[in-house]
Amino acid sequence: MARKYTIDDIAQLAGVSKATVSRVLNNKPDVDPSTRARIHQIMQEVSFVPSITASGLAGGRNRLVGVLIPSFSWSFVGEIMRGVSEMIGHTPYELLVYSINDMARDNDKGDILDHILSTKLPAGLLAILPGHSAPYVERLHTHGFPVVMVDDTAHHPNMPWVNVDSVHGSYLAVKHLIELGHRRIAHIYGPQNFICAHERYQGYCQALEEAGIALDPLLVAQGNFEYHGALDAAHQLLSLPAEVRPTALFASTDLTAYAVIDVADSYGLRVPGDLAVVGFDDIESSARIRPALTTVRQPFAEIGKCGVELLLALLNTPVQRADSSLLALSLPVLTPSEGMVRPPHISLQTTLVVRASCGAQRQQQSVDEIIPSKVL
Amino acid sequence: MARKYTIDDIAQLAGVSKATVSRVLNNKPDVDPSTRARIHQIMQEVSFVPSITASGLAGGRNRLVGVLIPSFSWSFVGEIMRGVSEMIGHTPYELLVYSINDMARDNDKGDILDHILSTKLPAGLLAILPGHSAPYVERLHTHGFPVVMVDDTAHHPNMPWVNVDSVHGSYLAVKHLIELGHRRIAHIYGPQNFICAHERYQGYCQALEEAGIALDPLLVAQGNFEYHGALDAAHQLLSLPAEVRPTALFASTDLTAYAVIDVADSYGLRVPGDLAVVGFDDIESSARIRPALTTVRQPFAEIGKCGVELLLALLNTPVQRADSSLLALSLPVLTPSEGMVRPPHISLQTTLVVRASCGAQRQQQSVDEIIPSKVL
DNA sequence: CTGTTAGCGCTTTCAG
DNA sequence: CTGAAAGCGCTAACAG
Repeated sequence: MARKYTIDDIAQLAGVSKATVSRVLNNKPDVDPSTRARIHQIMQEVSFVPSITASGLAGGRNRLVGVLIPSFSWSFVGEIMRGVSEMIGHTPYELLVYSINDMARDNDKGDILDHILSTKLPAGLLAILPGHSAPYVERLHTHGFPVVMVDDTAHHPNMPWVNVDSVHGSYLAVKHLIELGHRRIAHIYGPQNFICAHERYQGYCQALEEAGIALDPLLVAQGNFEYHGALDAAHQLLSLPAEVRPTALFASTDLTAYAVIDVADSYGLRVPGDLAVVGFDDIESSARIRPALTTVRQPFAEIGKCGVELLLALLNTPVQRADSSLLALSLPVLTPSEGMVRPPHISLQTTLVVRASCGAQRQQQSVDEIIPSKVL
Repeated sequence: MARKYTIDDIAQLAGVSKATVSRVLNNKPDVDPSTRARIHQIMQEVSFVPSITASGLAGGRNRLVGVLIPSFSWSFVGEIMRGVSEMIGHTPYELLVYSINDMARDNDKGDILDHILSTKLPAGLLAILPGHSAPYVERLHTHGFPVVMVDDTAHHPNMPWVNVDSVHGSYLAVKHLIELGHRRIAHIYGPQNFICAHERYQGYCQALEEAGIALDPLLVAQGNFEYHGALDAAHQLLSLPAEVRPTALFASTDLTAYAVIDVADSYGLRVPGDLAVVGFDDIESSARIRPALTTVRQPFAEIGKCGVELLLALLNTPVQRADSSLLALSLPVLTPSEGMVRPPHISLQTTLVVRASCGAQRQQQSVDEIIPSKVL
């Protein structure tokens, strides 16, 4: 409250030059320990808060990190953001949010990225986008702007990213169904422009192949990760003659699984009795619906945290310039340094959460035991 | 891309002083129209992007708006943010997000607000918080920092806010149940620290009173707006002897209603047959659950948009200083001005969305007609 | 290790 | 209506 102190005030109070104050502020090594302590003290006493704006102007880099997100409406975005904001809370950075308009034409993505690049307001960017937008994001990286792709990444070797191992998660889910005795296992695909849609399909194929089950094209249908986009696919699969109808289904998202369960119900098929269903994501409501959904849990908050960690590591390190990228191709993008602990590519593990919808649990489910679920 | 142009570059290209360029940039009136046009032209051609940082430093006010949110995990926050970010997209402002740590002790709110006040990074703040946090927020306002309370407001006459008319929405919901013939209508209350919990209760009481139905304390139980926090309350209400057991229930949120439906199921009570249920919020899944939930829809995105509008109006207007607040008490907080269209207090209407859970619809519901729902 | 000197890019008086 | 000059609060070379 009181008044707003500036670096000059602190310098005066401490009897040093403002350059020195600036040095302790930025943890430069070349400061006498006792001086440093005294300055820290004084800053504490008057509860000095440096101006982000001024340091940004002078230093050419603001203590802001940007996060580019698709629609706030997608619940997983909120989960990732929870991790992001919690992590940011432990740093001196503030959080700037850029969101792609819900009805954005495709090249709005380019526009907003251009905007970010031209304002250079944030020091770096976390981009949560469908994988096929990677080229846009890569432009930033090429221009030397620190950026980390998050969630649905193209595994681009040249750009830092954080994702989950969707292939393995899906593999585990389908393998679980196979172990439950199913042979006719269907899959509802996600939209083609998401890398992870392919990855989930790939995990599905892999599990089938390992079990020596031939892939049946009749059992694969196209969804779009959302509830309504899966209804047609579900109808298509469940209307098959009983002899060829799937006895189990691996959905590319939980929402897709919800649609399957509802459609199954409309066909008089019981889940899991007549159809075992497994989803992917483990969004909040999946533990609550009936039957509770067996699904592959993504560590959304952790994804966000890792993204921030990675980005901040990048910011403490001289950013890889476009000019020297040829060299970087074969080397790690980052040289090891104090701030740099993790490698520039992080792939997180998923876990299979077994609940009622896959039929693995025999016992009756009661309201009070909705939450406990076995985590493999 | 190319290089980054500065005001000086533009000034040089246009053959004027940078002061003039700055004037057109900020839409000051005192500029020769032709000069203004020429400068606009040039800025266009080189796609000049002024530095937010520099103008912030020089002008003392950054073109950033802050939004303070409780947990990203609450889905309604995402909806509000959707409106906020869409609105912000139409302005030259950027969006800064402050989020209260999930496991925040209560006075962290004070801390983060202090932080915002002392950094003065954003030009103004939209505060989405439980109503009982109003005093913290009011401190900002008292210090002359533009702030708008959003969603759960204390109706503080002295501070700008945006909310929905929860009382009336609840009244409509309960009235609808009464019109359906119910007399024993229960209510599950929200947490005491939310103003809107009281408002919803108030609307409930009002509808009962109007119908000449005596309020029965046995039929009111305490929840906390969340699913798990409502299970006990639901048990309490539904375990009543059949003669006194409620035939209908107005839940303070949709999540609360979900819990009621599940508990009813565990008692062998059919919804809506044995128990009509109405929620409040209309979150995304409420149209999808079975039975589809009759509920009071809050215009979340619109709340966000109005909040931004109001805040921006405040920013174009000399902010009410603490010193002159005595005068302001009896007058509108804002003097009318170009940027100021809406009054500083906005209360939005809710709508009752009638679906299956209240028993008003007789027809069988099929998967394909999950979405269509009657909006009163 | 520390002080001095220039600015970062823009806004803002204050004179014209 | 317009230009000149003086910073906003901080960082970043340089010299010492």
